[in-house]
Amino acid sequence: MRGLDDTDRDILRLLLEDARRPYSDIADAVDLSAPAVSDRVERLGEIGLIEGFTLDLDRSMLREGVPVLIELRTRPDTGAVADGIDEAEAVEHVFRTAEGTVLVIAHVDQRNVREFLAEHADLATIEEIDVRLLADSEWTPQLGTGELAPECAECGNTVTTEGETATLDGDVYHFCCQSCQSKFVDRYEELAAGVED
Amino acid sequence: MRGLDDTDRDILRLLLEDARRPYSDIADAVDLSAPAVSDRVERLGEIGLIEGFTLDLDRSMLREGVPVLIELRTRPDTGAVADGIDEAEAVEHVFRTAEGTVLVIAHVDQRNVREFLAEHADLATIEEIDVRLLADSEWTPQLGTGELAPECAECGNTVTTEGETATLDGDVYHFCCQSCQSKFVDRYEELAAGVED
DNA sequence: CCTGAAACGCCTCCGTT
DNA sequence: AACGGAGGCGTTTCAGG
Repeated sequence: MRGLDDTDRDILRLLLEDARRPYSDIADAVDLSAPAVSDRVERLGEIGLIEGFTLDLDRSMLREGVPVLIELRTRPDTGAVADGIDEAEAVEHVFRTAEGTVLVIAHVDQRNVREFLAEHADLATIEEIDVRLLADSEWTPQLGTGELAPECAECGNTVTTEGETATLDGDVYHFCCQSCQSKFVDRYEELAAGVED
Repeated sequence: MRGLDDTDRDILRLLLEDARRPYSDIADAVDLSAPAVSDRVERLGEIGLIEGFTLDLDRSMLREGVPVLIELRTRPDTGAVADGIDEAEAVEHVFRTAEGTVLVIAHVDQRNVREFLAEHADLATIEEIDVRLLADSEWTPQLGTGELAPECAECGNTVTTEGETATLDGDVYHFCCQSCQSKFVDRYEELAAGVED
């Protein structure tokens, strides 16, 4: 495993601006060959930094109900509530704060928020609901000067430049060291063997 | 001007999933030819619905400070404050509610939020600041069954399926009817003539 | 507004350094 | 890791309905 270098960051920045830009153009810009860019983009996808290529839409042009901000205070069951709501259509963002508030950005009929919530979450776990109309929202896709910081799948530590990787059933896992990797893989294989019995 | 039809929505949905998907693949899926898909995508870009092609990144893998939610209550000067903050690096989202609260999702050092704000907004206009750590955030790019709803550049009404379009200095404007269009264009040309004098 | 053919350009696989 | 060439697609332009 390698960290992000300046070339990776340049490639990301260029793709952030236009994800359909030809790799050969990017190659010129970062002084590399097109195959090299292709390889790097693939690697950035494999490690999970690039989750995909998508569109930046002007959602204000789509009238799918009123944009609202829903703020929920839940009993300490936040994760499940947040996940359930994220499944719903018309939901664009779900933010979960450290102290247990869930913020939802969605397009719904404001008078039906309660109904909407009832369909996707257990109302009993929700202590407080606050709904506000959104006047405006901006999204700024950009890249800081950040370093790459995946977590070790075994011990949770930050994986540095010299970590290990394993692919199990198509999923990629990162490890801070060889021992964490073998420990994890052994346990995984034991589990897989158990299923077959 | 045409509204969105089902084919447009299918194309958008496919591109949201993978913006680098070949137009020929999309063409197969929606039963059209590749050039027709290309034309439609271009049109969706021209009317401003597609703002661009971009990446979906796992920002938790980039350590650029701590993800925080900043909530601001401002004197009724919300727009300027929101715009100023959106300029800042490390800011991902700015939401503005109807009643004047600004919500900012950013990666900053939590102890320096005040400093951070001072650099990008006039502190005198901010009455209240609330900062919360973010534990988790989900983004689900999706499309409702929404119709296309641009506004008439002249009167502000919603432009229906039979509106007009004009291109002035490379920018595309939409109008609900011919009279709005000619009114706008005349005024524009008068203005342009004034500048030359 | 669409199709179909054809020209052009882009991506990726491979052998090599 | 990256380059360069070659093959195979993908995109776009153009003529025609």
